[in-house]
Amino acid sequence: MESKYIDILHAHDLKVTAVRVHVLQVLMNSASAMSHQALTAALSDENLDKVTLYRTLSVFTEKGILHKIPTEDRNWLYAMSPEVEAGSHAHFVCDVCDKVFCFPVPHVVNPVALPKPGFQVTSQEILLHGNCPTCHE
Amino acid sequence: MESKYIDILHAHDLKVTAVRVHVLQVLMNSASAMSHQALTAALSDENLDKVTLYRTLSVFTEKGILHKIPTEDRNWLYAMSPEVEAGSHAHFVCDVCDKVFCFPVPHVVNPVALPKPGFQVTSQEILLHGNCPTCHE
DNA sequence: CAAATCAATGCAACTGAGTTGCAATTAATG
DNA sequence: CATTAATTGCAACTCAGTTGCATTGATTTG
Repeated sequence: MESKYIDILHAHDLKVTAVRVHVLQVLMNSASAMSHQALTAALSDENLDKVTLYRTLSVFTEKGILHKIPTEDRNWLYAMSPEVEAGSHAHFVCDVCDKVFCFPVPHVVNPVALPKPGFQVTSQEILLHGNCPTCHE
Repeated sequence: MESKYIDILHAHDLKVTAVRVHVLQVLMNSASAMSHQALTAALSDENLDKVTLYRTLSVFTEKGILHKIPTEDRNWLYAMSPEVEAGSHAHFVCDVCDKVFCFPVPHVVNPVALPKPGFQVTSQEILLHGNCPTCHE
């Protein structure tokens, strides 16, 4: 029994456990980034300890499988890391439903803003606000 | 006795109190954005209650005097709002000292990235990483 | 396949940033 | 100055996230 979830875990020297596979399953099938709370809800069938989920997310983040996005209201959203680290990585926040979506940005994007002299820019992140397809009015 | 701090408070229908003036003083003279913790340290001389500072920051933010910036390590930094809301507003995070600096970005900046169709972009934020002048190597 | 090993899990107790309620204080106003 | 309404400070609380530890379970090896 081989799945892409198990492959990912193997590739990062992580033991294959039910919790880890399910977390990957949920996140890889989610269009938007998810919070600890949202993941708890999505995994409510199994009786999953909150600590285990915290530790799972933190291990995945350390290994680079996930990246975490700090939000306005001071918690974290988790999303799969872009496989190819080509160019920048943009986040889109829907102002209606507050969901966060990730976009690989074509490397074409030129350094957006060069601040005052003395500041050396090594990377840039882009945060877009607006309406997601579901919340189009 | 008229100062620019008092003017700002008047302009936003806020009573002039020692705490508020001092918070404005510290933030307007700081090159980088500051956390609640950093402000507490900077204002340590007066015996300032943490709740009062939380409330001061929150009132200032609601009034638009300050804006708050969520950071990687999940707390908030506060900085004066750009007076003129012309164009975007960029944040520069120093990867060495973790300080955050604000830059008004000339409105010229064209929509950086247009994601998949169906997503309607209304505004964009830009986050730059690199070395600040002090941490140049 | 069974035993050994070491990491992952679950539980309970803890931590600490941020909040709430309320009484005491203080700024604005006439 | 006296009045009024907002601000402050204190104490108690909340709750997301963490820590310690005993138990469980996945992997490895013979």
